[in-house]
Amino acid sequence: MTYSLTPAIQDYLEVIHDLSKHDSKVRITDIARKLNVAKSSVTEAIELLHAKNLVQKERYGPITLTRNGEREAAKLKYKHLLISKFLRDVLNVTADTAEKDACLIEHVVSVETMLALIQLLESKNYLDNDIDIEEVKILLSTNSLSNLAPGTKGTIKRVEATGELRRRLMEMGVTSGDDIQVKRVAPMGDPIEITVKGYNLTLRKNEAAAILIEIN
Amino acid sequence: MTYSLTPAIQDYLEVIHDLSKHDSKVRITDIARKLNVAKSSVTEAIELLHAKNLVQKERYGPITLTRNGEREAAKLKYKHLLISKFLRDVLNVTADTAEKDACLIEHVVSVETMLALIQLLESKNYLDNDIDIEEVKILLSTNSLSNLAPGTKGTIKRVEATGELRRRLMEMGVTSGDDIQVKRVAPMGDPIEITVKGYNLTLRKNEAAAILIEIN
DNA sequence: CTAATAAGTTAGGTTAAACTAACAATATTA
DNA sequence: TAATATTGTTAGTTTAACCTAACTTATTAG
Ligand SMILES: [Mn+2]
Ligand SMILES: [Mn+2]
Ligand SMILES: [Mn+2]
Ligand SMILES: [Mn+2]
Repeated sequence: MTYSLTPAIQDYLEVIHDLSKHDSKVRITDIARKLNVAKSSVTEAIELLHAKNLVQKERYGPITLTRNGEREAAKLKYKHLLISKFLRDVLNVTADTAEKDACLIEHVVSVETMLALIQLLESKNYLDNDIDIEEVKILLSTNSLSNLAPGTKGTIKRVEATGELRRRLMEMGVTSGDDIQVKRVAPMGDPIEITVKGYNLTLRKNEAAAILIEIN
Repeated sequence: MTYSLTPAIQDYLEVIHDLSKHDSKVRITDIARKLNVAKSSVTEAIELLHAKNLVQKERYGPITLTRNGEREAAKLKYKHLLISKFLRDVLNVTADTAEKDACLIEHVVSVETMLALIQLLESKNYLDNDIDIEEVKILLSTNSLSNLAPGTKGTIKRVEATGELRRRLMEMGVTSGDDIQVKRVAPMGDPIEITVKGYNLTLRKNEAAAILIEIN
């Protein structure tokens, strides 16, 4: 398992996300057409996304994003949208160029720059009111604990769990604001060993998936 | 021959340019250290740059940029500089992040966006007076005729030749403002067949290198 | 002026992301 | 329901960009 997504793979995620807004079932062929690649290339990419737990799919079946895939796709969508908006509204670049540039820059720009860009757009009142920009900031600056590499240090920003799972995590002492370090990750990403408040914990993947970390 | 440079290859060019400012001889080892890659990777990249007529080098000898390599490197240098300046001065991003982001964005940003960015920096008086920004605009929006793909259409922006060569080109009817189309390019990029003012011309590589085209 | 050190090259691999061509499974439609 | 069309997979290649290990050529220091 690698812990970062290449630009090419990110574009697959983005397209799947887009397609699933409109059509109920996302199919290999649709993705191939949208990205202008061969079907076989899509099959391969989907296998990779599946291995990273970003999509769900069985043989010959349709593709759906996992919780994690949804999150990563949403990050990309917002980066794209915000960069494109900046290019159009601040730099006055043509819509077509803005789209193309945004879809390339989104893969290489840092979180720090994205947050600064949001600040600029906010200060000029260029942001639509229908997006919760505070939520977007958190989305962009956090990662699910379930896809962090061993050794990563960070701070718990939020525990996105309810009911039994939330209670269990609270009991273990997993709370917002705590410093955390990923100790070890088993081959398939399950279980994950972490350190919080000096204690060593072992989490299942679904537990880790609910914990949002701000890497530092 | 391919007609575009990948981000990786562009970074090699940029580093060679940088190193040749300070040291008189640019060596494989220096480039390897700067880019954090193995010497053998540099050897390979240099071969590629040589095939594209961007660097000059003989076995075990030092590396120098060709006229064309110099031009491409300068483009990159200015893109880097301007994007980095924007990130620091307009977005107030830290110097370190600005450097890193600039060195990634420079490879994917369009000319249109770069020109718009320059306009923004100009309007805010953020540009140093020691750079001739009008020259930079021309640099960024043109390509040497010697590295355009067959089929490319454009306009002659400038003929950077003096003496005999200039006279010869003028005689053939190659003048600024003319529309041009690249018809055929021989295997090693020499000679190049073009159409200007309805006439078919055949140019040697060194002649074509002096002609700057704005692609349209 | 040799011997050690440094620099550069070559050979052989690996990984990601494409591709084409051939085939298998599923859906559609007559 | 059988034939046809569409969709998805598999196998085998290709290209770019890296790598390590082994080797060759140049440089430098005694
Ligand atoms: Mn993209
Ligand atoms: Mn995009
Ligand atoms: Mn760069
Ligand atoms: Mn750079």
